Amino acid sequence: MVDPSALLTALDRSAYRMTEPRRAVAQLIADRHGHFSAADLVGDARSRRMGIGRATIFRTLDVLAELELVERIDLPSGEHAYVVCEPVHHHHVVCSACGRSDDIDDAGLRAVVREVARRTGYRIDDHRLELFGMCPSCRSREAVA
Amino acid sequence: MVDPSALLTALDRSAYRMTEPRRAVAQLIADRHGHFSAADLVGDARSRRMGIGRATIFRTLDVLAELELVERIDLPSGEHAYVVCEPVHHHHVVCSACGRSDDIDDAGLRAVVREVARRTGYRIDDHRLELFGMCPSCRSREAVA
DNA sequence: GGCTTGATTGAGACTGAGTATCGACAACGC
DNA sequence: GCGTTGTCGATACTCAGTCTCAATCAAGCC
Repeated sequence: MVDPSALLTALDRSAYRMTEPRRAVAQLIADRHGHFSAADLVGDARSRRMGIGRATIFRTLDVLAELELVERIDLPSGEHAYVVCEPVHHHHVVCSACGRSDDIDDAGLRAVVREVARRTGYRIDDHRLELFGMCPSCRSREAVA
Repeated sequence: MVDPSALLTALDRSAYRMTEPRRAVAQLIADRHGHFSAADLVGDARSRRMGIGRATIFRTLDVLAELELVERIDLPSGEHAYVVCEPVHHHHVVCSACGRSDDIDDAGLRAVVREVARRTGYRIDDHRLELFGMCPSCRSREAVA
C-alpha cells in the first residue's frame, strides 16, 4: 500500500500525458502490497469494472518503468513482476512468503563488482542482484505458528 | 564450444535415461558459444533436420537444469537464456557483445548478503547476481576498431 | 538374446504473456 | 474553442512454454 500521489506527480512532471487510465493504474498499483505482475493489475481492473484495456496496463507499466517509478524483477520461479521503488540505483529483497519487497542500496556490492572485473578482465556495465527470503514480520509469524 | 562428453557422463550417472534425443541436445548445446535460448536450440535442430520435437528440447533443458549442468539466466532485455556451467553455486558474467559467459564464485558476495540480512531483518534464503558487460576479447576488438 | 515395464518421445493442441494495428478519442498548447 | 498528436480500447496476433496421448525405446531381469 503506497500513496499514489508520488507516482502521479512524477508522471505529471514528465513529458507523458496525465490521463484517466494512467491515474487508475497508479491507483491500482498503490493499492497493492509487495510485488505484482501485469496480470494481477489486469485482474484488479477487471474485478473493479474499470474498463481499462489490457494493452493500456502493459503500456502504463512500460511508462512507469521508463520513469524508474517501478522496476521489473524476475522471481525465482521465472515469472516477471514489478515493484514500486525510488528512482535511484538499488536492489531488492523480496519476501517469498508475503511478496513484500524492500529496497537496498549498494551494501558493499560495488566492491564485489570491481573484484569480478579485476579477476575476469570483463568491463562490467550493468548488474542485477535480487535477494529472496523471509521478511521480519513473516519470520515472527512463523515463529508463533 | 564445449565438449559434450561432460554433459553426457553426468547424464549417464544420473537416474535419467540416456536417450538419442538427449544426446543430440547435448551436442547442440556443446556446439553453441555463449548463452542460448530454447528457441535457438529448436532452430538448430530444425536446420540440421534432426527430427527432435520442441517439447523434447524444453524437457531436456529442464533435466540439465535439474542436474545443474546448465543454468537459466535472465538477460537485461527480459529474455530467458541458458548457459553451461559447473554444478556448484556461483554466478555469471555475460558479455553483451558476443554472448560469452563466465562463471564467477562468491567474490565477496556472501558478506554483502549477510550485511543486507543484518540491515533489513530478512532471513535471506536465496539470491541471484548477474553481471553484464564486455569480455576481454570483445574489448580488445573494440579498441582496434 | 528376448521380455517387461515404465520412462521418454514427437505431434499437435493449448495457455498465457506480451506486442502490433487501427480507428476513435482526449489532453494540452495555442 | 480548435487542431495536433499522444493515448485509448478492442482485437488479432506472435511466441514461449506446457499438456496430453499413443507409440516407442532404454535398461534391468531372466
